[in-house]
Amino acid sequence: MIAQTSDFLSSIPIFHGLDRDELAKFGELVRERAYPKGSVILFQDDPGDSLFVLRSGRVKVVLIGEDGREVILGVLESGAHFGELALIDDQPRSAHVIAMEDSQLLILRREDFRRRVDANPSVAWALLQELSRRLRRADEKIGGLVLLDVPGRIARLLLDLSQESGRPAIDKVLTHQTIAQMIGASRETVSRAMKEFQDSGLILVERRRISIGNREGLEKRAQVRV
Amino acid sequence: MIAQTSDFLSSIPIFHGLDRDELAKFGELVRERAYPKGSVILFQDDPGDSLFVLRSGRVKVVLIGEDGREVILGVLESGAHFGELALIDDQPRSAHVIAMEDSQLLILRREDFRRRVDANPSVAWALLQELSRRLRRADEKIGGLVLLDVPGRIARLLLDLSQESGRPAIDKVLTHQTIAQMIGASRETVSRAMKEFQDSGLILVERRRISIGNREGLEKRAQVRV
DNA sequence: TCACAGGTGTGATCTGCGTCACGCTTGTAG
DNA sequence: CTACAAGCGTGACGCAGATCACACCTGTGA
Repeated sequence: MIAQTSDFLSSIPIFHGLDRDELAKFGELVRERAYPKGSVILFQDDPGDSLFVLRSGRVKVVLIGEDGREVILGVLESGAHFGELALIDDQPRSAHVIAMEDSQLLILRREDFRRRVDANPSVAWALLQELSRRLRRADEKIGGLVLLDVPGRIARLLLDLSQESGRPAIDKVLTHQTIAQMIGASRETVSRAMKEFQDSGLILVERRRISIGNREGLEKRAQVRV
Repeated sequence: MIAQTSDFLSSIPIFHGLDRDELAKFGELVRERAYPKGSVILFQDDPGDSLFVLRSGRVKVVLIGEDGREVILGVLESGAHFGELALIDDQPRSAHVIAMEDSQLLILRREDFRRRVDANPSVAWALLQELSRRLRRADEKIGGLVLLDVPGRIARLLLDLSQESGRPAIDKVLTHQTIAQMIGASRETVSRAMKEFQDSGLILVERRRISIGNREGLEKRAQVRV
């Protein structure tokens, strides 16, 4: 069991630099916990002292307005981790994290994490790379929200997702509602735009699976309209 | 001259952990360069191999759409640094950086920077904290763009800026145009909203200086309208 | 002291998209 | 097989805010 856990950990970039012994130590320090679909794993503004690694399932990172509207900052899948920020800067959680499916999580406490980071600079380096990646994405997202119209943002999202999967298709199953919350639009507008994309052959939708029909065309949509 | 430079560096969080010797070494490694107002310090998509520290002046970090519209991701002042991302992950520059005033910059090359980071873990830690801070800000900005209307975003920006200055006033001189580009709105809409704020006593504008007249009121504006 | 550039104030229009209000489809639990 | 919950498609309507088009104001360099 512990062996399995440390194998899993070793597949995660921020733990790559660790040798067998260290991985084993980590394996002993983590707790494992299940969260049913819909449960809140952590609350925005709470003080945080744990790092989470998603072992199975799917979670969303969201901001929620007082009126209840949700903005999805990210959807994470197996192997992803979250909650590091609070460990790094001792600030409260910056967003809610909610299980979109039944999920299994590994939990690591701040002190254990910090000790390991200090002891192994390559972990710090990997973390820096991960934060850089997220920062770039966040800035791109800001640019998209300001410069692109809704179809443009959808096109960009689809291109991103297909790139992520390495194939001209999107693996994640996303409802229109979810897409809408990811790009800051209403479900109805997303429905209409997706219909448009289908009709013009830019994408193919079959049985809850989306594939890119015409990358060129989509990319054009993802440009600023002049 | 070098002594001055290392004194200046020591005032910057990511260099705090360094002792006199190390600071002196850094002081020798940096080049200093002047950029006139309006000049582009670095271009998005260029490969990057330098870290910049702003010694005097003011710069903006911007994304530019093909139609020429600018989105301002941030305005930096003396003591701020930028360009680390490309040093960390070897990716191209994520945005343009343009001098808003005549500015003096210290430039540090990738290899010099990396060596120092590796040699001194506290630098890595400070960097992690800085990136965390930026990531939180970026996520907040995304939330604001989706959840708030234009007056709300302006109110939030003003509150942020006054917090930054530590006083109920804003030191930075910002044109309506600049504010508009920071919050993703048009100059005209910003003008009208600011007028509104003045008329209702939320802010006081006197001679290119803005101060908060009624924090409570502004904060209310910065909430999601139900 | 003129003139010119950069910034602001304000009206008039136009439009993308949010919101409301449905009805239809599909998966799944009883 | 039935019914109920989730998700999707589509029309109608209204409005926040972009855009266009000026007039005005203030600093500063010739």
